[in-house]
Amino acid sequence: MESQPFAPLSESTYLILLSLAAGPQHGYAIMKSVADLSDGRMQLSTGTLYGAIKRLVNDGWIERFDEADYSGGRDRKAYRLTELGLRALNAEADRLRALLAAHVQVMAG
Amino acid sequence: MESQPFAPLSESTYLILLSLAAGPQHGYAIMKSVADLSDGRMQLSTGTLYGAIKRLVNDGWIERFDEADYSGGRDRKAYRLTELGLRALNAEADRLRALLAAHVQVMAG
DNA sequence: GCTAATATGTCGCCATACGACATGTCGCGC
DNA sequence: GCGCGACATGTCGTATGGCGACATATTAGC
Repeated sequence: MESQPFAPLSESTYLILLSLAAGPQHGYAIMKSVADLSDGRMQLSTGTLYGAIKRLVNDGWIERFDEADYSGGRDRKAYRLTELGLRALNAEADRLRALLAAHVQVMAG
Repeated sequence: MESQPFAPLSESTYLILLSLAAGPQHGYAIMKSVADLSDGRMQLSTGTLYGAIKRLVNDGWIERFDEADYSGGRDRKAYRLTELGLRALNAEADRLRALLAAHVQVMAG
């Protein structure tokens, strides 16, 4: 458990968390959402997706969230962002801003 | 243009390239420069640094650049950014901007 | 009935990050 | 002239993670 600052996130992890920040979703929906959020640049393979989900659940950044009003027979497992996951996501956005600021600074100087 | 010429860079790679964008430097100087650029958040280990340098030279993103006016007996190998490396760095900055824009968009909506 | 899209999951390969280790030089205080 | 910390470069083994390939099942539409 890192009470310390969050480690740099990979693009996949970042986009998955961002996806879920918009609301609970199940795996397949996350895949499409990530492609959408990245303008098609990032196409998650199922290996990456479900591997990441397992890891994120384990780290307590996301959690199972099965909607009460869902009664379809189709196999679907929804997930939502936890408080910890939201903090990680926002910390990551701050890190990206710092990285960009450094870029601007170097290019200007 | 190519759909995706440059893969997402790791923070280490990005900071090393950014370091060299400010001017040619040798390995040890890059280490300190990276720590400086990231406000001390990123402390490269030598394993990461020299592994990355080897890879980046191999990919043609950076190249050896030994200053003519350097005559010290101390072992120093300087590197500088190539055109390709500069393009990769700028592409990465654009990617970061897109990632941040997506964050703002999701958080606003 | 067939096919594509939906949906979840595993397996193995490979690239990368990184701590630990190895080696040597240079400047400075004592 | 000796020790020591900073300078400087490099290798090695391990762990993590991304990803293509494979496996399986359901549902919608033609």
